[in-house]
Amino acid sequence: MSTRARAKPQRDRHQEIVEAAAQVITDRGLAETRIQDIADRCGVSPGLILYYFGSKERLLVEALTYANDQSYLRMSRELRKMPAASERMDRLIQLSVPGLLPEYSLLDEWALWLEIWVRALRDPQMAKERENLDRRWVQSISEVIRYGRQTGEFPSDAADADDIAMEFGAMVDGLAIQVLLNDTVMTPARMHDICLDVARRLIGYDGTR
Amino acid sequence: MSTRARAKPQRDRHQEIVEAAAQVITDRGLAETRIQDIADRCGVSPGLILYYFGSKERLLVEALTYANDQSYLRMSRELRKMPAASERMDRLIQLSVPGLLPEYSLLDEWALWLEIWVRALRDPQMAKERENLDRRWVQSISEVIRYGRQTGEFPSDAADADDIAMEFGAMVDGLAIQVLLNDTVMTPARMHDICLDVARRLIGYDGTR
DNA sequence: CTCTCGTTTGAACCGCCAGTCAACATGACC
DNA sequence: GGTCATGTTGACTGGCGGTTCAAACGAGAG
Repeated sequence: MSTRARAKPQRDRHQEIVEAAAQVITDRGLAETRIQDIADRCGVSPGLILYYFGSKERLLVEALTYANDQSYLRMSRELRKMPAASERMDRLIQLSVPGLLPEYSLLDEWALWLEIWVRALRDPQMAKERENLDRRWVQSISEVIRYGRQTGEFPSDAADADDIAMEFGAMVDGLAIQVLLNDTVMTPARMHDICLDVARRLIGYDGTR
Repeated sequence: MSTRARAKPQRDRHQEIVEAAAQVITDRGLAETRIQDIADRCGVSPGLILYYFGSKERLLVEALTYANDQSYLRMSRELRKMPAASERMDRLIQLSVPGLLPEYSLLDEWALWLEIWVRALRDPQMAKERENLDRRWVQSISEVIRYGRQTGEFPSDAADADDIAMEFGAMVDGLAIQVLLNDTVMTPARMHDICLDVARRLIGYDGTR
């Protein structure tokens, strides 16, 4: 009974609140997010939010990184199941295009990236966190490349996998912004084509999805 | 004396205020920008701001597009003076890298892009404006490419100039974000190298700056 | 000089919202 | 049942900041 401690919470309030916060931020934007909204979303009083997080700031930062974590882990798990590197690459590209797959709300995830970036502009802690989060995504790309080279699916004569991943990741970011913001020229389909094309050129595989 | 009208303003208040607003947004971020700050910046009372713009919203939107206009026009004028297409391309790339040239505060300009993007997420008017602004920049790139092909500096066998410009522009956006946010790996110098490298590959010129 | 009209001010208004707090609820443990 | 710790509430407040407004200002016209 020493380690009995507090084993009460059938419901993890902390997580509930973070999730609710992420949803509200997605809906209304970071700037328009009020504590009251978050409280409403998980059927709780505003006071409780502060009880758990002390300040709005702390909650928002945690919510942003939490949401990104979730997306990353989901993709990571999914990719690991796929046997072929080209399959992984195809899927990774699909998942990078906002609005391409209707079943996922990728728009939301990209919108949160934007919020993270703006906040990182003036919040050093967020800037550091942003870099960590970004590094992970880029690493996913380079891992797929290396995996494909190991299995012989991709040619090994091309440039360093990390360099390719960084360049490819940057292009994905830039394209995703336009798609996300409803650019009339840069549609999801077009972004998808460009990504496949560039991937082919950089990595030398025959993505065909 | 009919058209005499109001020829009073030695100082164009409207423009003064817009410029002050752009500076404040750059300094403090869109979310933290108060009317009082803008009023202070141009030594005027808060009431006058509302007298000219009716609401904070209208001023902020105008300030964002105004600042972008200025940067674009400055670059546009500068490029037009250069005789060689490769020179233009080199300069265009230099001007795209946040913090590469100390004399320009390119960091500021990129920071304003971020603010524009976030606002465009939920403000259709801003989304439309964003697209116009972006289109201009991409067009600058494709114009340089076409110019180089005309003068024979660049090979003409490569892909469509507009497609290349769009792809290149997207990559610049993605890279610039990382540089702007003080990424430890993606430094200005590195971004510059990557840009030159990709431009060489896509356009087929020998940028050497 | 005076009238007028566009400009400018500064105070006042007002709604909003993060954060505080005292009270209440719940359940574990004795 | 009683006690204590942890959760939870909802009313309150304090300040902030956008907006309004009546008054003042000042330059040009008559």
